[in-house]
Amino acid sequence: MSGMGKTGAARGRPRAFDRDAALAAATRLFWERGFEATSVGELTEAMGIRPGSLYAAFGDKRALFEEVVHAYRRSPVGAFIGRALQEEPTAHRAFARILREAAAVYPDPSHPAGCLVISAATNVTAQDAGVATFLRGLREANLTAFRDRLRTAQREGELPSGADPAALAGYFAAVVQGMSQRARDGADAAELTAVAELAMAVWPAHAPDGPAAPG
Amino acid sequence: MSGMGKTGAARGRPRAFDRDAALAAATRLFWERGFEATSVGELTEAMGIRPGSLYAAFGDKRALFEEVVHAYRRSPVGAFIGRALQEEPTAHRAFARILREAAAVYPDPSHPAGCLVISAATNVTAQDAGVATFLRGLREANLTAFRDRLRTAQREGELPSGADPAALAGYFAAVVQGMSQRARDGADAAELTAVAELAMAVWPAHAPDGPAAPG
DNA sequence: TCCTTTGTTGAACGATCACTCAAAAAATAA
DNA sequence: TTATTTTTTGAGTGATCGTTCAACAAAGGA
Repeated sequence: MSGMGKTGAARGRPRAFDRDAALAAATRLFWERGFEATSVGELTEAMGIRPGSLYAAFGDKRALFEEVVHAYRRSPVGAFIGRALQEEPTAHRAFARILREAAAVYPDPSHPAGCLVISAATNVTAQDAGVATFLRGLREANLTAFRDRLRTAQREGELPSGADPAALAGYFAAVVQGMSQRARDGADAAELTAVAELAMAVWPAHAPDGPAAPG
Repeated sequence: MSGMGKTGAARGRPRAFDRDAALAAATRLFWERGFEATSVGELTEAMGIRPGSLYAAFGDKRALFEEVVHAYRRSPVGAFIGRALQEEPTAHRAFARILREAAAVYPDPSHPAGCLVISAATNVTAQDAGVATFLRGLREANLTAFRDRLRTAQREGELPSGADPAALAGYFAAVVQGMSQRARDGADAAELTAVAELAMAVWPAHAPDGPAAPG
């Protein structure tokens, strides 16, 4: 083991910029404008580096974007849905929390409005269709997670047997995506919170013991 | 009045292409990809004309897009919301019809999925921010129309006094925009119809005469 | 010290972008 | 026929796109 150096020993010239800070700057730009509407010229300026450094550190524009997305999904804004599904004991609490947190986080002025996964690749050239497909896959995974959670809730008796978990999943997915869009259009937390509270009103109630009284 | 010719008499060389058909081809492209992701090269190819003809007939890319949007708003797909608000006697019927028609029309395979006004300018360069603002204004007008209709309904007693017309308007706007997004992601009419039916469940009921019985 | 490795720099690459223009063509008016 | 008006054509405008590369710089290893 003669050549075993220190673990942290860098071999060549050290990087002159903070990789995480550069990634954060790129995230902000992609989040605000989307993949194709963000040029590498704007990226290098915002990241404070020259094109060569960007390509050496991140590969190319597409690889940088995918790394941005993966980092975003581990961030509070990008992970709150999965966290709510995992942490809340009931489906009702999970979806109520998802909608309320979306209402608070999507219009938060400390970062670009809305959800990056929902809005960063909606208008895309034919040659960059892969980027749109990539994000669509993530949205599809969210929809599946919604449906799975609701099916579990139905199996466990939280949801009445008459409820339709797949339909509810599609509904909540549409509401969340709509809230992201509304946030990008300038809707504030108060308005989106009202939307969230209204949206939860569709939650299916268990049928009462006796037949419903006619109006 | 010696020089008064026939009304329909064309003075110079007649246009060699069908202007409406060319506009329809441009609509389809802008609808599918959005404003910036559609190049004038793709436009001229789809329209079957050369760049000079496009610029002579429509001005420039931006003017062509705005003409596309105005034509779209007069088409069945672009006008169903306004039509429902005008034609239905009650707000409840109007919004139920809006959601059901959105569920049918957004995924209709005879044209690109979703709503052009909602999705054609979400990712946009700084220099084309005006296009995004233009469409955002149309969406804002829709939201205002929703709110006005719901306020009227409340004034006329259709909506209970405890209801919040502005919140409901934001809710329906978010649901419609979410349904458009879901259609672009491949959701079919059946799934979106289920979303529409669920979404109408938030409609406020008048309070019963006596106090509500606790669960 | 010299070698190897990695990063930075600034100037470029070809491709595509939206757009223009002079010349030719096709119609009416005189 | 000749003149006028409008459209079409095909080549070409400068700008910007994402990307590359040779030269130089800064670190560790021998």
